[in-house]
This record gives sequence, structure tokens and C-alpha cells, in this order.
Amino acid sequence: MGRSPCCEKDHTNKGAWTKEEDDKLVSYIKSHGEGCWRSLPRSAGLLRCGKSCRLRWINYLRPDLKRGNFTLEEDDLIIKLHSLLGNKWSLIATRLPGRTDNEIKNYWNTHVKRKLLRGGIDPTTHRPINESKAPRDSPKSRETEDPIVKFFSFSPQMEKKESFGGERNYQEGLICKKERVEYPVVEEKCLDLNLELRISPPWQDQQHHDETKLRFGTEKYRCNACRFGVGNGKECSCSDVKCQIEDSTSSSYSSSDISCSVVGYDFLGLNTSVLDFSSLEMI
DNA sequence: AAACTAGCCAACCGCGATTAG
DNA sequence: TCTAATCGCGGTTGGCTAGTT
Repeated sequence: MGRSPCCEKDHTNKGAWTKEEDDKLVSYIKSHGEGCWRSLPRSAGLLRCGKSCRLRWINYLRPDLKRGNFTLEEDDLIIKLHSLLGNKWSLIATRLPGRTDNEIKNYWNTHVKRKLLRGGIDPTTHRPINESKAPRDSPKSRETEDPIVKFFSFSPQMEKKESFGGERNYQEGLICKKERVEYPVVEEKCLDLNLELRISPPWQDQQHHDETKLRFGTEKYRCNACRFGVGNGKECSCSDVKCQIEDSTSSSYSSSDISCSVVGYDFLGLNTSVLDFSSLEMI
């Protein structure tokens, strides 16, 4: 019973990929598309395991990969996302277009981790090292002290009473300037983060963008799932009014004015408007 | 110039979840 | 419903390169 084996392990190459293998893989995927990694090696004439092909494509050959050094913005974003998601590299990668989970993971282990440690930040907890060693007390104190909790302990839709001030503070790690701001605290929200994550790139797939624009004459009419790549595993039909109406994360719109630009999306289980990480102050 | 060390990163390994039969 | 393969992910490793002694 069950499926047939994915590959004959005795007859597969291992180790570094050659230019010829790369070419074969690229040209095969270009003409047949991604998917069915099991049968791909044989079809493409490669003596590789499907798993190996997939890895090579995703981490190295994909045309949309961004090469070169990480920018400061990417750096910050990685730290922020890691503080929220931990070692969920694939999820983090979805927020960094052109970067792969492997690349981010490597970057984290070789650069960011060290940088945080130098600054006295525990890269695992994202808290000052001294504090990380100390036993945690009550949930209440966590709510008031944990910068991550602080960040999510307010609704971004609430009006700011004061503009952000404050200074970058390495020792404090991801210290939110928001502690200086009077925000009504939305109780308990962050203590029980819904980690059924619906997180995805903030960027817009160009083709999708073009198609939508062509259809509506504007990119305005896009559901959140599409706008943010948040599909929740459901098939996207964003160009349909139906889809827009079913967009459960919408906060307010009328049928005559459906605009994703005013609609929130569900990030970490929090209904919120667009989450702008640039508003998070970090190192 | 040679030996050693540290950093980097592509690729492998093993595991859990999902899915085909 | 069960079994086994596939897929995707995170952790780890090994080889290459650059810098230092």
C-alpha cells in the first residue's frame, strides 16, 4: 500500500549542483512550472532527489530572488518578526520578498544573533540578557513589561494621543516608544496570541496587481487576502465583489465603497488595520 | 608563503504534517 | 481507516573563502 518511492536513492547525485544540473532544472520549471517534485528529476533528466531539486530551486534558482546584502530595513524587520514568531523562518521569509527562509536563517545565525548579543539582548527572548535569566513573574507583569506584548496591547486603530518620541535603546531591545503614549489597553489580547498565523508579504504580486488594475482601473479593489497575500488556505477570488464582501477582516465599508485600503487584516489573530512595522522602534 | 582561524552559505538530515493509495 | 510516501520546515554540517598570525 501507499505511494511508490520518490526516487531511487542509489542513483541520485549529492553535493554541490553543477551548472548543467541548474540549467536543466531551470529550463524544466520554466516550461512546466513548479510542483510535483517527485517526478520532476526524472522528467527533467536529473539524477537528483525531488527534495534536492525543490531546495535548489527555492533557495538558489528562483528568478525572483533578491541577491546581495540585507538592508537595514530588512535587518530590523527580521528582528521584529523573529521576536514575534521565533524561528519560523518560512513565515518570516514571507514578509521579506526575494529572501528565502534558508537565507534569513543563515543571516540570523551569522549576523543578527551576534549583533543582539553584543547589545546585551538575548536573541531567543529578545529581552535584555540579565532580565532573560531572571524568573518571569505574573502574567500581569509580562503584560506590562514585555515590549512585544506592549506593542500589541493597543489597537492601532485607536487614535494616537501623542506622537512617538523616545530614543533607540540597545539595552531595551525592542522597546516600544508606545510606552510613552497613552493608548487604551486592549486587555488580554496579546497574552494569548493566535498563532494560527495569517502572515504574508506586504508586497503585491506584480502580475496580480496589473490584472486587478486592468480590471478595475485601480488597485483599490482588492481583498485583504490578496492585498497582503493572506489567503488562509482559501482560494483567492479577489476580483469578485463576493470575495470582498466575504472578507471577514473588514472593519468598515459599504457596498458602494469597498476599499481594501481602509480595511484591516488579521495579523497574529488580531484584527487590525495595516500593521506598519516602521512604527516599531528597535535598536 | 604556509598554517591556522573564523565566517559564510549551500546543501543535507530528520522530523511532523499532509496526502495518496 | 490505515499505511507509507511526499512535502515543507528548522536544525546542522561541511566545504570554501578571506583574514590573521
